[in-house]
Amino acid sequence: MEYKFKEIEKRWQDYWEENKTFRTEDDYTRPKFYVLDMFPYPSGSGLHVGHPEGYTATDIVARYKRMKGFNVLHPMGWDAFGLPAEQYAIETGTHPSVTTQNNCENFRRQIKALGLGYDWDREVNTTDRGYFKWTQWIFIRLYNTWFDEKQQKGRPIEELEIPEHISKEGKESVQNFIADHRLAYYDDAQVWWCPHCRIVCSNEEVLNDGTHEKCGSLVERKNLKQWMLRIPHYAERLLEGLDGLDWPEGVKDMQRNWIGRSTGAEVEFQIEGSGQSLRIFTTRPDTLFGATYMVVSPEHLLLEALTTDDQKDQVDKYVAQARLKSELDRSDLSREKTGVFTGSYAINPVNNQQIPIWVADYVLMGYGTGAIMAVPGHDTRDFEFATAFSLPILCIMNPHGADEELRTLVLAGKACWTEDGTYVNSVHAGTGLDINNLSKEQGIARTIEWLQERGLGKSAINYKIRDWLFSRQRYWGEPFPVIHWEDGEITLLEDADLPLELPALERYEPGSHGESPLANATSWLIVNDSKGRKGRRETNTMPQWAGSCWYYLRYIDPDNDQEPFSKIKENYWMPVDLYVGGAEHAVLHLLYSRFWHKVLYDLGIVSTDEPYNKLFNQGMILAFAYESKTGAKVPSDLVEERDGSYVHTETGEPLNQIVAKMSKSLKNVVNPDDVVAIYGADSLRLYEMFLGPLDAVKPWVENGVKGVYNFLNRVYKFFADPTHYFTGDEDPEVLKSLHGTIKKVGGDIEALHFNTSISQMMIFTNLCIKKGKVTPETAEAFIRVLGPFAPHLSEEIWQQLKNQSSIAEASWPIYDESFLQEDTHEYPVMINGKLRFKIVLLINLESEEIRKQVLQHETAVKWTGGADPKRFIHVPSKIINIVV
RNA sequence: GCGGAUGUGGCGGAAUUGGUAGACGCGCUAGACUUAGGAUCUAGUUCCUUCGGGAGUGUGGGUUCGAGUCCCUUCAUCCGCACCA
Repeated sequence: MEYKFKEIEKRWQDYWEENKTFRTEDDYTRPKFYVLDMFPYPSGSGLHVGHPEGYTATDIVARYKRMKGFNVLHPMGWDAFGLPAEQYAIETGTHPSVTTQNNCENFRRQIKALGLGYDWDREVNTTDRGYFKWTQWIFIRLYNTWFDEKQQKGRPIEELEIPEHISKEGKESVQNFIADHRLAYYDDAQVWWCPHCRIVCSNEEVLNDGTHEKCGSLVERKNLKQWMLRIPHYAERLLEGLDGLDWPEGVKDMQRNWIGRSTGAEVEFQIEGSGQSLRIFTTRPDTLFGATYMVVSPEHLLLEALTTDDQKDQVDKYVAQARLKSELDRSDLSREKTGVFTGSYAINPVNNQQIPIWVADYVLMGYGTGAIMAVPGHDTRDFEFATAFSLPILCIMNPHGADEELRTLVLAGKACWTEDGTYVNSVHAGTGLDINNLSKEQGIARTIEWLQERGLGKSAINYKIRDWLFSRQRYWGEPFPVIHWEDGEITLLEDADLPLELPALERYEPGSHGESPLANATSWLIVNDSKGRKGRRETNTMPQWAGSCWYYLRYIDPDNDQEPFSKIKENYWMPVDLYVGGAEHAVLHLLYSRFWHKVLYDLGIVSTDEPYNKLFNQGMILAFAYESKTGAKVPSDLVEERDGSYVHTETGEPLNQIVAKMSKSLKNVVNPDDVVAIYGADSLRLYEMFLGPLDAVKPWVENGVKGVYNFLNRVYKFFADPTHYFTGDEDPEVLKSLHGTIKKVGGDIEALHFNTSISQMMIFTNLCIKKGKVTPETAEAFIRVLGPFAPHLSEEIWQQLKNQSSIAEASWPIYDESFLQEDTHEYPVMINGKLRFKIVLLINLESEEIRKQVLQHETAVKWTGGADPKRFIHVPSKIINIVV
């Protein structure tokens, strides 16, 4: 009765493949459940143990839901455009599609070896012409859509009303006006350029220290013509949509933070001695009385006009330095404030005070208006700057809750107070504004009202999110269905001309100055229209995010060549009920695809406003690593264990065991293929789930696999052996445990608590082994519960129990609550809050009778001395507590 | 600095509404079976103990008959964002 997992797993994987056990039909009469994994980039190194974690979790849910009668969609595919294949092509000349195909095959083989029940007839690949045709089709939709602010809705570009003064100016103005409203537009953009990869990076791909996240080189600023998507138009919708989603709070917050909404006001400051004004954004218009100077960013358009002749040299020098700094010293963390006086003054509208205008790089051009009013009394950055350059500091807020020493300093303008307080110095007879004695909310409201009455400002909302840079100077991506004509006109291909495929190339190197390799494909590149006009195809390609923005929709109808997906099918399957993947996509992929989805929704192409109903992030799987006392990392193959501590094999130096990310340099990477070879796929699946809560970060412990392997062995040896069966009435204890297990495991799967459901199955198995014999009915029910977790082993035993069809098609057993009810309960009895003894009592006993029986117990008498206790607490079916 | 999360045995981790802290597994200890075992099975395993008990869920306090769970305080670790006006 040996557990031959290799044989068993091979047999059932072949069976599933031949019988298409996991094929999903579009049966609209049944309730649907769409469970989705974040599809992988098929890298050359294959799966790591992190992949099967999420995949196993969704597989268990999918199998369980199927057994519960749902029509389940559980597909897999490949996010296959991307740099590594292109890099490999540059090095070897191998076409990326060849590399991609090989990698996909390897991934598919590995995934099938884990017994994951995907419907392979629905496999998608973002690099297939039948797939990216529709990615291009969606791009055309984005191009032909504008966002109606009033309706908060994307609308077809034909419905955009052209204002009269624009149409009067002629065709070109009209075209420009339309272009300014399209969700996709082509324009000069200052972009991040990675000189190493020779590629443009999106803001999201540049790390804090100014390096490219992919290669670690410092990026540079560069001006290039680029495709951009106006995602900020959807900021409000993307923000609102989050509220109704069953997502981890952390992910929602990250998205909110990324969108970065803040409310406040825009205020115009007149520049003294010029007709111009300087506009600023502030979240605290109520602190206008405390604005003692202004600052513009070094890139501000008005800077030149503001700079007086006297200050020109200094300002020019500063701006040049700032530019250099933004390219080289971004990692410089010493945040000392620098800046230069422009020579100009503005008038503070609330008190007609003359205040100096400075230029400083702590003001960012990319946020708000690129200019600020500085309130050094109540803003730490402004305070720092004012102190450094001896600018006046005015307190307008008497601090709440500050000690007297601090209060005195704040009132004297010698310390900064950023919390709430009572307004002081916030009235001016000349301008008529008085907010003294108002609350913060009233102060803000009153000031905005005052500004609006005088046309000096208005309430405003600002977002951090910026237009999405949507093109890359790369070969291995979706080509844009775009032609740039010699007269400057831009046209998009007709739907009927899609897909636009990539040309064959000899060489895949990008140009050194931002030219895509596609620029070398002359015969592909140049086009002529019927009138002989010459045009050039767009040579940029779309970023890798494009394909993953909508893949969940293609699974619904993967072979459709008439439309991206059928409307009826989409209506049935959407939204995704459960989406599982890593937290690294918390912002980018999830925000981008929500954006696309909302546009498609506005255009009536999809039926839901949001794509993913419930999102779950699996925690990363780490591994043990070793470091010396100095913190130097030591590869695992140079470590040995002696008497419970770890030492360096060569030097004998004592080492500490730490937990770290798996990495080649630490030699602690676990390959799922190796685990499958030693313990089998069911053991790997079970261990990945038993390791800990799905969302927790947890280390891989080799010995733990043995634990679950042992469990499966015990299951096999017990349930696959007919001598362990008897016919007749099942032991009540087994029956109770079985029904408890069915209930517990079902509930745990719904809650994604797989670790505790495995514990429960272990408890049940241990009981059965202890009892020695069970009925076949008990075995059948238990094996169905185990099925989603260890499908190969379960199929094997299921078949031995004389079942003809796959266990995947069996129904989930129904538990009977009556087996779970007890007529007696073993009460823990606590005396003064400490457990002293236990007593078995009938559940339906009168409370007087319970009191009597408990107090008669010898241990109770010992503590009470026979006297009546002060209190006697009886919680039915829970606990008894006696206070003496 | 801001936001999110997490602190429980030697280790991974359990503990619906406050109600037996340490389930389940690893490891360890002892025993059985074995030529042998890093196989399998059985028993034990939070710590201290004068064997009556006592202490115990990062720290300190509070509410309660009763707190890992609720409230306040504080420390540590991880993740994300960060000169965002």
